[in-house]
Amino acid sequence: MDFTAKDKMVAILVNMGYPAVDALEAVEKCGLQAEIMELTDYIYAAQMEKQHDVILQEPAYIWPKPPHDNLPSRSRGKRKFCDSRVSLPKEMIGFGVPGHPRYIVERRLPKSALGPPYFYYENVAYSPKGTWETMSRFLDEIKPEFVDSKYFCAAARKRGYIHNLPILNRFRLSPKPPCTIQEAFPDSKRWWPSWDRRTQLNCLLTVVSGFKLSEDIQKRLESCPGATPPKEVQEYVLAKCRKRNLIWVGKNNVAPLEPEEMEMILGFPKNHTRGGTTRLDKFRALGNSFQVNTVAYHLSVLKKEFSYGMNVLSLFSGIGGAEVALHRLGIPLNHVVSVESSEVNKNIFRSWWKQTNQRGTLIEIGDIQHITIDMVGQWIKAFGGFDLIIVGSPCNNLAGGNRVSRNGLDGELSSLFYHYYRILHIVRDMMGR
DNA sequence: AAAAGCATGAGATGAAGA
DNA sequence: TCTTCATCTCATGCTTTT
Repeated sequence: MDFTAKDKMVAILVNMGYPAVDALEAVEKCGLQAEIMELTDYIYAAQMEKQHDVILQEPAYIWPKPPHDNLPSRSRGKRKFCDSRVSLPKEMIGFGVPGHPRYIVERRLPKSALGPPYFYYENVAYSPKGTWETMSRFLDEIKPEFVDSKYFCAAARKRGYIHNLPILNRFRLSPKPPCTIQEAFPDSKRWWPSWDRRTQLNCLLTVVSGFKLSEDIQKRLESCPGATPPKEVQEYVLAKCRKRNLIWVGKNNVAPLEPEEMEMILGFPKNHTRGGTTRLDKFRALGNSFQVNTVAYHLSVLKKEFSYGMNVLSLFSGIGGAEVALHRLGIPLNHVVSVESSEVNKNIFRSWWKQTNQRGTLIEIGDIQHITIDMVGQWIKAFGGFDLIIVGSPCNNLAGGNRVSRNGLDGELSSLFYHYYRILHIVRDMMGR
């Protein structure tokens, strides 16, 4: 290499005001044939890139080390399935539901998953492929417990739960809520046609159908001669009723559920969502909520240990399904940190907190992304630690009803799951885990 | 400006059968 | 093992009304 030529070019660049290190790098990368202009461009681009790297590396959060990305283990021979694939059971009864007991001899939890704190995570069962595998991977490889709330109330609600709770000696809330449409809506019996054999409703969603569909159905039925409509009409009406979760409220007249009826089915107190909200807000809040009886059944195992109360970190609290469940179990809420971004939901929850005369302290946080290590440290210092972290992270990008942005766990809202992972590890670290 | 009304399938799964 | 068929889903975004 011609050292003289190289030194000369570096010297020119240094004279132009560029750092010697950058000048040397530029000459070496671009070669001796390069023009001065080309070299200065290179240095400029390299400097910008470095700056960019610095900006990117600035840690907005300190993320815990992600779990090892297990490759699917393939068996020898023709078997193509991988062992890590989560399969959804046909009957979603998890570790057992009332009436369908199923005895688990042993449930193995990895050491890293053992409490305290206990954690309880929930999301929709029918998520895009691979979603539950990823969630499990981030949550100590615990396999989700899939449970359909149709065993606890009059509507289906297929959800997966990843938790480290004990599962023996669960008990359910009393009184037992109505588990069939007929029990839940006795008044509808007199309008219910014999050819509609539904006994339970489908999943309660965040939107309900409008008046137009009911009108259309009524017209079709009334244009039929005779007592019972022909098969085609029956099937058409039934399909609509199933899809839009309609019940019979008059002669040939179907209607969607009212917010108060959804509250009842989901196990909330009457008028829980009353406080100053629009109809749309109520449907959205309820459609996104826990089914209280189901969650309470799982949390019931904590009653003995925490009969004097517990400290709860509640992420994505919504309208407070978790807190309502604990309250109805008779577990006092000593300290609750509730993270919820919707003002409407916060109002509903605060209103419940006052109405039930809670004596514990409530700390409200709007955005989970604003939670820092220092904040968690202050909470733990103030009241000792958390006994339970309870989370139902956004399902918007996972739910089957989303036709626009069902793009999985990395979607805009559903990716907030990773903040739960982040915070869970902060809490564990601070509690000496 | 806010609330309500309304149209918009894909994707996954399981059952049944070829 | 491969089709078909039936079923169901914590929703979004545009339009209309209040």
